[in-house]
Amino acid sequence: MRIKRNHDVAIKDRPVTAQRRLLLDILRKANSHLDAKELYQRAIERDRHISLATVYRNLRLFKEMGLVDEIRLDDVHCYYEIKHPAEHYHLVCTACGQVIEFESPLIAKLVSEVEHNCGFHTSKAVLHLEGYCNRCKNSIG
Amino acid sequence: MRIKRNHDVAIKDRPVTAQRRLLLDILRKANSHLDAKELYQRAIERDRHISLATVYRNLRLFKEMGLVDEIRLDDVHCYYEIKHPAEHYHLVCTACGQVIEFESPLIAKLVSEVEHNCGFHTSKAVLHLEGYCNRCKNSIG
DNA sequence: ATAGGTGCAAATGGTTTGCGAAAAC
DNA sequence: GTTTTCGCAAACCATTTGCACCTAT
Repeated sequence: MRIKRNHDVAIKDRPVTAQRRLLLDILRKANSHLDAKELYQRAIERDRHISLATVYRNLRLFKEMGLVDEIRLDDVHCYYEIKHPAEHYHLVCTACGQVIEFESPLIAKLVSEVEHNCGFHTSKAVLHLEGYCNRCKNSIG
Repeated sequence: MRIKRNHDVAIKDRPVTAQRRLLLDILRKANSHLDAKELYQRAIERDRHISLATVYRNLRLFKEMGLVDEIRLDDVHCYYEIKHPAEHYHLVCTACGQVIEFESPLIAKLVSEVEHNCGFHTSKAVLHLEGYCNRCKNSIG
């Protein structure tokens, strides 16, 4: 592979393979959060021979490089998304499965309060709310 | 089994078995959060024949009955604790593994802010902070 | 008596890994 | 030419399940 694309620079000090370019492209264009299998299924439409192992290996790599965020929204599997410049968290509708992003200055406030009270140094906050989105709340009851 | 103990009442509408009594007793006396395997290992010291399947089945039952809380503090497995009267969340030290409980009125504030802004109805908040506890922060750097 | 629980071993399902072939550098 | 990745199949590990037997009610 010769031609450099937008996100090739993102993969620094590592070989730029067609598979990596493909996976990053799918993640970039996805406006939702994908799990490994979903990513794999979208990938295989463009590259018949890509393997699930490659998807997992590269998701791990992307995560280690800080390119993608890994979020565990349920007990079953992880979801991946291109790292946003702005920190955000998620609402998960347990009725329709919709995932909504949100952010709030209260989170930073909470973290610094806890750090102050407990002498704890926070490197990562795991946070999401489960419940019913506006639509499901009204229709299901 | 005939003799009723403290927590037998907790298991309502379900047979009170020796295994259930044992598991609840271990969970009660544990001052830390146990995963299924740890619980199983403590249980097998008192009942040589208890099986891991029974541990999992009853943890699920206890969870459904609202007797225990299931928390996923890492990607590998879940931890279980007897349900506290007071809502609380956890700090996880990624250096020493220590788990510290905390609570803050900011969490309720955050939830109601999000509900107001997004029209979301929250049934459960998943929250924990990862980082370094006071000791590790100072000793490791 | 009978509904429900238990132990065992096998299955499940997401994720990881060993290995020889292939591609990137 | 050397280093890294890939595809495949097998391994892994937490959790679940089918089944024959046992226990609480």
